[in-house]
Amino acid sequence: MTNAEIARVFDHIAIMLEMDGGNPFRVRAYREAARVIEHLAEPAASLAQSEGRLQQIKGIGKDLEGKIRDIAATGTTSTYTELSAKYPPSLMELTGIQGLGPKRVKALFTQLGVRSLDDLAQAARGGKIKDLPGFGETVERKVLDAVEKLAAAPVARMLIHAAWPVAGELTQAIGRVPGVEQVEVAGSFRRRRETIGDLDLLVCGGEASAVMAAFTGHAYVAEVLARGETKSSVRLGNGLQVDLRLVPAASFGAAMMYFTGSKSHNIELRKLALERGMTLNEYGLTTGERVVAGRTQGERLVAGRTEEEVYRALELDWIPPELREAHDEIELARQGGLPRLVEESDLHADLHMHTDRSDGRDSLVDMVRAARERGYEYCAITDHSKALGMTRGFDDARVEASIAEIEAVRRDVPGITVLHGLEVDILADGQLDLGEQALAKLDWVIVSLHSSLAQPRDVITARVLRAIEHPAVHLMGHPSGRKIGARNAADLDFERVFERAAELGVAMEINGQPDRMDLSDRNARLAKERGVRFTIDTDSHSTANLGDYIRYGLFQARRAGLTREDVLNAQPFAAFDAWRRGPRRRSTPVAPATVTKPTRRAKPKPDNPPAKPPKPPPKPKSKAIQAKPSKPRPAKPVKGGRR
DNA sequence: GCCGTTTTCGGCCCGACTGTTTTCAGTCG
Repeated sequence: MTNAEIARVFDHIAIMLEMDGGNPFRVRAYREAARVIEHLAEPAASLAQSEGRLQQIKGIGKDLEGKIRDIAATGTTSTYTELSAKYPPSLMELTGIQGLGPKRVKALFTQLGVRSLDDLAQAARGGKIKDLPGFGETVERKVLDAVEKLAAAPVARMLIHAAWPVAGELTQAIGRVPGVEQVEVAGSFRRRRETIGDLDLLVCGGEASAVMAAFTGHAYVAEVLARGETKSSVRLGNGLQVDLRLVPAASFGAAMMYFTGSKSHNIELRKLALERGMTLNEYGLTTGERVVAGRTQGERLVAGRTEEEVYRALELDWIPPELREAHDEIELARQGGLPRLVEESDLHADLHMHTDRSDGRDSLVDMVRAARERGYEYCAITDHSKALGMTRGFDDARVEASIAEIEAVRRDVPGITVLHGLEVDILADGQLDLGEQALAKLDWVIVSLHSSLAQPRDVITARVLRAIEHPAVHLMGHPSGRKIGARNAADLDFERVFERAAELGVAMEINGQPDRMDLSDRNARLAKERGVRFTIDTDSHSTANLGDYIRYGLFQARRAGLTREDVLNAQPFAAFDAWRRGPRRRSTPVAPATVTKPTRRAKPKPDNPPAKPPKPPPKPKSKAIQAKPSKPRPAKPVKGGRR
């Protein structure tokens, strides 16, 4: 049983309890436990084996630990079995429809016998829904609409990479409305999650009607879901839901915090506010007496204009959005111990780049030039090894021939140190896909899993451990092998792999390819705890990837709480090279290139994205969207439902 | 069902929008 599967059972219990009119706080306990389990770095099923271990996790008590153990062992638990007898599991998907929550689904089920999407569509078409108490014609029409849309394109989360240019365009368009002072994207986008369920825009200034008109009338918008004075919601042509809120300047910081989330982070903050006799909501942090009828009197705004102001009033340091997941960031902020997260300007190198010598699009010299233009002090060229036949991967002889090619590019592109590397396949038995002599000639050896990813846990773990034991190995590339929405991570015992990698001095990669973003934030966090060091790479197959993909690697690293010190390619070459060569490795020295400029990385070019999180996204990179604001093409959805 | 400048109970985060109602429940974030 994976964590996601266990979380799903808890989510379903929460929904069924709500249908059953259960205690709302009990419902919430199941929901929160589901979130906690989903975000665990280790399998809950393993933790459940030692009594009391899960109870150390906030949100999981004795009872839920027992239920997790049941689910891990049998796939279910008594509460779930009993509730399922009353409410068929097929009802769960109905609660995913916009406007249908547990209460309405229950009414549909008990009064009309609706059990499935088909039943629902039939009832709506037959005009039966509108007569139910609390429903009406509008609800019926919206339900039918939603069901038909769902049949056409299931609700899904979108890669942050796909949402990036859309966010940029919408931000710009609304920013052009007269009087608008600020437009920011909040939500999971600002927390830089790898996938996002929707976009949350916050706007300050401007005439409400003009802002809402610019928003709901934008060429990307396919459907207006709601339109009010301070809030509107739309669905774009690509299926993405976007919410916009207009907030007063005095509340902008509080609103940014509120809508950036995460939900659990906000709950922690509100509790902190209450402990100090204050109230925190999207309008600000206030003190004062509450009076009847929802109206408050004698309230005094303590803070709200900026996020810094609100955090300070709660006696906390400002917390970078990437960390706002209610792990330990609030405690760290209280103690002044938040990490200084790695930034784009910290990076001195990209250590995973392909060329047209294997499956890349651009030449060796172009790739090196592009790395130099980004201001990098050094880089590694890492084409594939022969096991990946379709990529024209290198065999031993090709590695030998490559030595002269690397020497040539070092002469042709001065000012950047070029490491002669290779991305060597880890064969099914854990052997490396290259001979000893060839390995010894390389400056930089990445080992990666590209095939037989479905091996059982013990087999693939032993395979990876064998591979990283090899003294030539520096780095494990995209360690889990996952492709978001397309392929699961290998069933590795990451804890063992990370512990051994830390002992051996083998680094783990955070790969910035948008559908990999691998290691995940959770695994990177676990790896850091075990003492592993990292690289943040693009795995570029073209010069364009170098500037684009690094963003997503950085997002993941920042969400994991990594600092410059954790990241090898955030070190100047001398420090990096010292790590590269020892102590157990036999790597030969690489002469650094003559550097005519300071060793600190040059400023990113102006068209690069801002490294600091509070800034709005940069101009859209997609030429298609920049050229004409037509409706965006449907982005490839990824699994996971909305959240 | 969890949690506790806590200990076996009492409290648990908050507001906007919608539609159906005529003051509010349900849903959503």
